[in-house]
Amino acid sequence: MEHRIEQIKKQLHAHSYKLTPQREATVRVLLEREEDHLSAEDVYLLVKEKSPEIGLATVYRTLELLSELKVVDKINFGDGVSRYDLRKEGAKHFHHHLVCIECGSVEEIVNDLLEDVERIVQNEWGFEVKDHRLTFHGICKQCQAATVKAT
Amino acid sequence: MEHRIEQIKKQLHAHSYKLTPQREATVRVLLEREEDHLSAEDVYLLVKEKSPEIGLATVYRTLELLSELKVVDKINFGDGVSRYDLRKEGAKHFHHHLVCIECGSVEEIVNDLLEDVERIVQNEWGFEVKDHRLTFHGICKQCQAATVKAT
DNA sequence: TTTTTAATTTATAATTAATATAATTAAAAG
DNA sequence: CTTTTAATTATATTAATTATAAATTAAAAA
Ligand SMILES: [Zn+2]
Ligand SMILES: [Zn+2]
Ligand SMILES: [Zn+2]
Ligand SMILES: [Zn+2]
Repeated sequence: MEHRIEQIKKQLHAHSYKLTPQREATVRVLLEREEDHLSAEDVYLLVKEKSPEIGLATVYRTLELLSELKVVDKINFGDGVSRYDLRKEGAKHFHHHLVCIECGSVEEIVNDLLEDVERIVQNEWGFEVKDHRLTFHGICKQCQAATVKAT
Repeated sequence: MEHRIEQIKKQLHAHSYKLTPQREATVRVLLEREEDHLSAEDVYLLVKEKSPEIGLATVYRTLELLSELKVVDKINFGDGVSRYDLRKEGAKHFHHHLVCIECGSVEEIVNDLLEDVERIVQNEWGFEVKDHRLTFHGICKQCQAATVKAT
């Protein structure tokens, strides 16, 4: 935890941004809830618990800043809100997601499954891939089991 | 064109929805601009040219309905708006996108490049894939050429 | 064809997410 | 310590989307 904060602090400084207490509080929330996919509002409410004086606009600006630094990735699962997802330590690419259309759960796939596909896109379409977004929509394990039981 | 409208009419009736003139006008715009990625507002303005009496809310509702019927796919490229993309005739899955981070262009890949990946997701994660969203972010051919020339 | 009915549209109003503004505060530099 | 710059707050505003209620209409039934 402290180690990653230190690391993010360095990244901020490298771009001559400061690690203010508000920014640190925001990063801590993201680290604590690494598995989740929080909206700006969600983050705001969680940060407020520990730093009640923070403003919503600051959280928005901080998340925007962290996106710019590739510390978080901004993603949209089709409900109206943007969600902010901490990039896994050292990952070059954004991880993938499995969204269940029954229960709404979101599972993560950390393995990069797109290396072959990216090679094809590069070679056959001449497109230089820098990053990707891959989300599967379907039925999660739990909901599959529930369906079988119900029949 | 007429053929696809007829087809969509049948799909609507199958769910006991009507094909109103407003809906037909909306579908025609989507068919005419099949390659584009229009926002609801974009669609509204284009429909208005031919049917000036239509309301924005109707366009929103129609697009929502067409999404539900899988005639269009709703997608978000990270700017604040949802875009509506006509599904290719007969396609089981949503096609892929190449978004250029330099010029903002959006190219389409109609081939399904994810069959192997979906097999892996199914077998190793036990997730039953129904659909997917795949977008690559990178540098398009034109911008690559421009960069080389500039150096 | 006329009637009937449920679906749909219109013309608002209301929500909600996100961004902009200006005054204030905190931090860094000299 | 004083000056300068960056960041935050509190508020207002914008922009996308959704909700509401009254009026209209497509399509099924008579
Ligand atoms: Zn994630
Ligand atoms: Zn599920
Ligand atoms: Zn380009
Ligand atoms: Zn497309």
